[in-house]
Amino acid sequence: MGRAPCCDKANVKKGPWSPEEDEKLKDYIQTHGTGGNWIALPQKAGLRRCGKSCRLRWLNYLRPNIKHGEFSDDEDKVICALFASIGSRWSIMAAQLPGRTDNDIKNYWNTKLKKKMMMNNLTSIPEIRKPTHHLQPYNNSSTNYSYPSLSNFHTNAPLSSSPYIYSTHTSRYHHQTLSIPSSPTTTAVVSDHHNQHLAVLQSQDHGHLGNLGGGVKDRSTLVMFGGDQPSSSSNSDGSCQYEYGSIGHVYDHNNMGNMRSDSYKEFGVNLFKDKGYYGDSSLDSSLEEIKQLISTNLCSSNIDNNLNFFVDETKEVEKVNMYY
DNA sequence: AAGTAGCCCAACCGCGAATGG
DNA sequence: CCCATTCGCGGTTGGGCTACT
Repeated sequence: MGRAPCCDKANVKKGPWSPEEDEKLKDYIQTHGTGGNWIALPQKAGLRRCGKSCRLRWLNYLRPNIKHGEFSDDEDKVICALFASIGSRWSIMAAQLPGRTDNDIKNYWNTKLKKKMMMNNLTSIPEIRKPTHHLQPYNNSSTNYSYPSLSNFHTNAPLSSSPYIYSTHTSRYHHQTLSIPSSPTTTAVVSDHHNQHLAVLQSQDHGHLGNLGGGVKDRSTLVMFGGDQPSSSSNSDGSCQYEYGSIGHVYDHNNMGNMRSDSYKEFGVNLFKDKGYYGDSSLDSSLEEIKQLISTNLCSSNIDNNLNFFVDETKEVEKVNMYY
């Protein structure tokens, strides 16, 4: 048995709202308020919509003082700082940005700001640890793709553990073997010889590298490491070595062209997992990294002034009751 | 001009929390 | 305290629009 539906799906309209529906909802709420019951509201307002849908439409679009359009630099900073502090608590962020909705902020973060942060910060990230072994430049003449040489490999693992990264290759695949010291959470930042960020790799524990799989979401994947079941072996010093077998790749975004999903398959990577994606996004898997970057690189500066408000989460924002 | 890929955002979904009987 | 209902949130999806080839 699944969860009971919140409304009669068969008699409820879905999809984009028409101007007429907007008008009805707006009129009704401005006259009667929500009555504290969104489920009953659509019927009263003469709308064939789910209550949740009405609520969303009102909160995200119709209510007064909604601000649409570009986010300002100040808003960017607030969002970044809040993200570093509280993570993806969009509603709390929205409460700190008058006129902005949680949905807006979430969309903005996911489509623009996250990438912006990655680009701005990862190219200038101070070395957490000294770069270690360099990857060999690699050009695979058997394919049309060339691979970048990786010149930086940062990790938060203990320096004394001497992490290293090296590459080998076969006629077709670019193998990556990482040796990551035993550590509860290890983060590795890999960048190419232009200091362009390629991936942030994280291991939750030295036995599992689930977060290492995947590439950048959309279809311009930069880096693809790992398969479903990377092999690993523990070393006597407690470090752990992972080998991504035959399905570890580094793609050069600039040289690979528009490589679509078919091409990925050809490379033997199981990209279409349960959700139809190419596994985890390297951006997605690095949210903690972004948070760390933001807090170390930004929070010490001018945005601190803007942030007296969010620290006490228990006060969680006077919930905007001004909108009925 | 047509087809394809990427971006963006409104809307949906499902879960946990809150509330009330 | 329990259970049913509703709310609110965060993650995800789908489709329209634009840019590119």
